[in-house]
Formats: sequence, C-alpha cells, structure tokens
Amino acid sequence: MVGGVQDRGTEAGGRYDVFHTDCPARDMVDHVTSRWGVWVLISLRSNDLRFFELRESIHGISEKMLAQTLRVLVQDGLLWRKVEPTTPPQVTYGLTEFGHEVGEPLTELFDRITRRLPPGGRPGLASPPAVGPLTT
Amino acid sequence: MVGGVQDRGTEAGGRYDVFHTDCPARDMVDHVTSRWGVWVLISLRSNDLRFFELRESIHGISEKMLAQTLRVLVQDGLLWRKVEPTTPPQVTYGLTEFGHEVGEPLTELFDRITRRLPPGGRPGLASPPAVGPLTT
DNA sequence: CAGGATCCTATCCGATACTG
DNA sequence: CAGTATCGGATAGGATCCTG
Repeated sequence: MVGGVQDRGTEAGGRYDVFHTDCPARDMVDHVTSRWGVWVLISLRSNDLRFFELRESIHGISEKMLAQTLRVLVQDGLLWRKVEPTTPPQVTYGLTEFGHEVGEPLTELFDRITRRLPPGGRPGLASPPAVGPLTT
Repeated sequence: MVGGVQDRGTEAGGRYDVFHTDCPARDMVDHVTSRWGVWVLISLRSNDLRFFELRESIHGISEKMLAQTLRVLVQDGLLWRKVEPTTPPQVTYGLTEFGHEVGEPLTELFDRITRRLPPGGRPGLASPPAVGPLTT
C-alpha cells in the first residue's frame, strides 16, 4: 500500500506523495486528534490535573470516555499518571515531554481557529446562531 | 478571544477552568481534527489537488467520506473549490489563507509525532514494528 | 475519588448504485 | 470525473451501576 499512488516518482517535486498511507504515526495522530484527546492535552498544558478536575474541565465528556482517552494517551507516552495511595485515592495526570511537544502545535491550532472565529460568523456553518453559553 | 483560555494563570481561584466548553470553535476543531480532515489539510499544504488526486493520495478514504469532508471544510472556509466546466468536469481544491494557517500547526504536529516514532517503538502501541518505507 | 463493566443508542463510514 | 443517495454493519460514546 504504501507505494502506489503517491510516489509518482518525482522525488524532487513530489506532487501529492504522502504519508497518510503509512502506519504507526497514523494511530498516534488519531489518538491525539481524537474527539477528547485534543482537549485533554490542551487542558494539561498549563498544569497537571486530577481525574475529576479533568472531567469538570472538559465539558461534556463522560467518565467512560475520559478514562478511555487517558488510558490511550498514557500508553502512547504522551501522559504520565501518578497514583496517590490515599483514601480516597488520588490520581494525577500530566504531560510527558513528548506530550508537551505535541500539545504545543495543538494549542497553536486551537488559538488560530478561535482567533478567526469571533469576527463574522462563518456563513454556512451548521452551528446555530446562538453562541450558546456552554456548548456541548 | 474566547476568553480565557489559558489565561488562568496563577490567579487564585481559577484552577482548571477552560475553553473547551465554549462552542463554535469546538465544531471547527472537530472538523479540522476529524479522521480525514487532518489528512486533507496536510495533503493540500504543498499544492492544490483534484478530487481523484486526493482520493488516491489519502489512502483508505472512500469517496463518500472525501466528499463529505471536503464539503465541511469548504463550508468552514478552510478550503476553496474551483469547478472547471469541461468534460469531464474537473474540480480542484486548495487551502484558503485560513486553511494554511490551520494546516501549519497540523503539519508541525504530524512532524513531531513521526519524529518520535521511529526510535524505540512506543510500547503499548498496537502497531507492528514494521516502519514502512516512507511512511513517513 | 478513580475507574471498570454493561447496556444501548447515535453516528460514522464503507459498499453499492445512480446522476450530471 | 465528480459527485449524490441509500442501506447496513461497525463503532464511538453516553448513562447507569458497581468496586477498590
């Protein structure tokens, strides 16, 4: 699969040869750009947070999805997880160095989008006019 | 913009209050980070492409999803669409200025991930060791 | 508090068929 | 070529209940 289409032989000025067809990176990117992964990573950029803090912080996320997203991200080496064996238990999550590396462009992406949004609402956007208070 | 995103700083009080809960940005981010949106945007960074070129380029995408993804992205103002009324018809897609702005951090994100991947495969990742040819 | 297990629905997405 | 329309299976994701 990887070889076909894209390598149009023009090593020099490849036209649309790409990577998307590959593999391990694809999974990682999928995790990072997953519906909730994005927000978890952005949330943790400024400081470490506990499970319930993340839940409160990321509006609309269910415990199930939060737990699942965290598990994947920890597995990928983007987050670390610290368990305080107290009662009740306390679990804190934070970004690893890699997590920070990845979180930066993600935040930049978010910033650029929000900077463009306020002015003239995008016509055609399905979103209703009401810029709801909370959303989601 | 949307208020305080990261401005939480250290002010007393605000701990993990955030932005994710807002709204229009959320939709846009969802579109940009959607399963196929990411690859469409990255693909078009280097040059404009026609429908079938995109389909070939982004391995694994179906026509349905490509068309759907393109429609949303055009609506969001990230892509432009040019129709050549020839026979057969020819439709070309490209990034708008906004699209480029958004595509940059996305590419950066992708780069950082792929740079980290080759060395020591991340344990826990389902992907097999085989790192394809280009694959990024 | 942190999260696993279950159940069940919404949607995503691919395959197929058809249109301009 | 560049789509749209429809159907159906797979999966994401929410709600609830339960445990350490």
